[in-house]
Amino acid sequence: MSGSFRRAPDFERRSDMIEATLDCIADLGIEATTVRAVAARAGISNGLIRHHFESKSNLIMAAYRHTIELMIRPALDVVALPDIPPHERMVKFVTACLGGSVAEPRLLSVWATFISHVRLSPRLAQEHRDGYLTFRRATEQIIDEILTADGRRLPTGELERLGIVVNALIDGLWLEGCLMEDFDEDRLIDLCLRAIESLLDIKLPDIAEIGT
Amino acid sequence: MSGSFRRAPDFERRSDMIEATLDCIADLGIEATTVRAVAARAGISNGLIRHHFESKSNLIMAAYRHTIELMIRPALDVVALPDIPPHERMVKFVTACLGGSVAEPRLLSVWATFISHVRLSPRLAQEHRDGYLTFRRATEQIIDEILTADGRRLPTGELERLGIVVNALIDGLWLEGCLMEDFDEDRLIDLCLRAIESLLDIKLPDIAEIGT
DNA sequence: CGACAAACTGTACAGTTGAATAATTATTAT
DNA sequence: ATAATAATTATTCAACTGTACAGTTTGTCG
Repeated sequence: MSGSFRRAPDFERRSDMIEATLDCIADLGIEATTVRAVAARAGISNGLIRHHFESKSNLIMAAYRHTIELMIRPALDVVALPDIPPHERMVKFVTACLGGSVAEPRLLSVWATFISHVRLSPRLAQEHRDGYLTFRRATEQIIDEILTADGRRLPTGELERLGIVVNALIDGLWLEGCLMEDFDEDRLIDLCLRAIESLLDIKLPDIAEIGT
Repeated sequence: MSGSFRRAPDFERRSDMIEATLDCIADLGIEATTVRAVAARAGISNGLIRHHFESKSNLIMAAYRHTIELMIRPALDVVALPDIPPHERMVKFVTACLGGSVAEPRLLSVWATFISHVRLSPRLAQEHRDGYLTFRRATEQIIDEILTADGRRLPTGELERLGIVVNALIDGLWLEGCLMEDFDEDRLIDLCLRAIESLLDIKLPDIAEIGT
């Protein structure tokens, strides 16, 4: 009666389970994301989950870490690009934040699920805080580069202020874009860039002028 | 063995249950928000919930409608204020969006829980969409009043664009403010107002200059 | 080959879930 | 007072939950 199975490398199995977990959260909601539902979606038996993750909550936490990674990785990659004009970097940064896989409603569902639990789990709260601050510092860094290139200097505290504001703008537009599917992705990015031009009093290059 | 009880008016009982539901969602998470947990928090027996709400999902939906109301009511009240200078209205509007009970982390937890389910329930999605559009139109209206008072006219589509952007800014700052408790509420409001000044190229009155 | 470690399955268990229902109680109308 | 009404409780039920664990299968190393 016992079907045959395949022994997968540890990392691969864990990845599969994490993916299946995110699938369940997005498609069924966290309240229906049971060990059995995840196992079924990953094509494994339920017992295997506790073999790789000591408990269900460990699996959920691992899934959250993976989600943060999915969300900020594209943007952080832009920050790490070497030898690129600062204004152009900002355009790519915004594009990475509001476009591609980051902008999918699926991801928003998962993100919202975790955000709703930040108050309940100190571990989750810390994980979120780290991600948020990393992101904000990245934003500040790009802003600083741009203003320096333009030969401008900011009063103390102004850079932080602009970082917070630009960050909020990006977050807000990301939310709206994910929730209202009729928003065109390119339009959203253009909207964001023009707003940033106003906020920082700068001129950014057109998206068309920039290569991939 | 049966304890004595009080017969409450229908509306009062329903309100109690809805409040208890929001308490549970915020303090325990939606996955632990069971009929029994809600009943215990409302100080009633579990059977009573199905007597007032036909099913658990009806209760949850009612709780969501109440949450939307909690979130946008203060801001909509500002929009409805008669005989108030447009610039001042904007200041009050932002204050209503980012301050008071709206800015409490509890509310964010509940909001995030519902947002995470928008993809799963067309009813929920419609409810959200209505609330969002109402909110954005309110924002647009105030912006329009301000620019008109300043004797400026916008090209077609620009008002919508500014509405989306200002809305996103408010949403993003609300998020950050709720999640990072060390953000001072007044500072957040000031930050938002200064950003709106840049975005709309206007001058807003100081908060100090305005009465309650 | 053969044996050994561990990845993997399937089932069992105690506790919990939403829902249904019978029994009880407070309130209102008469 | 008393009967009628419906709000409320308490219990029951089948289905499901996370976890534990005994047993099966697989790949690897000598």
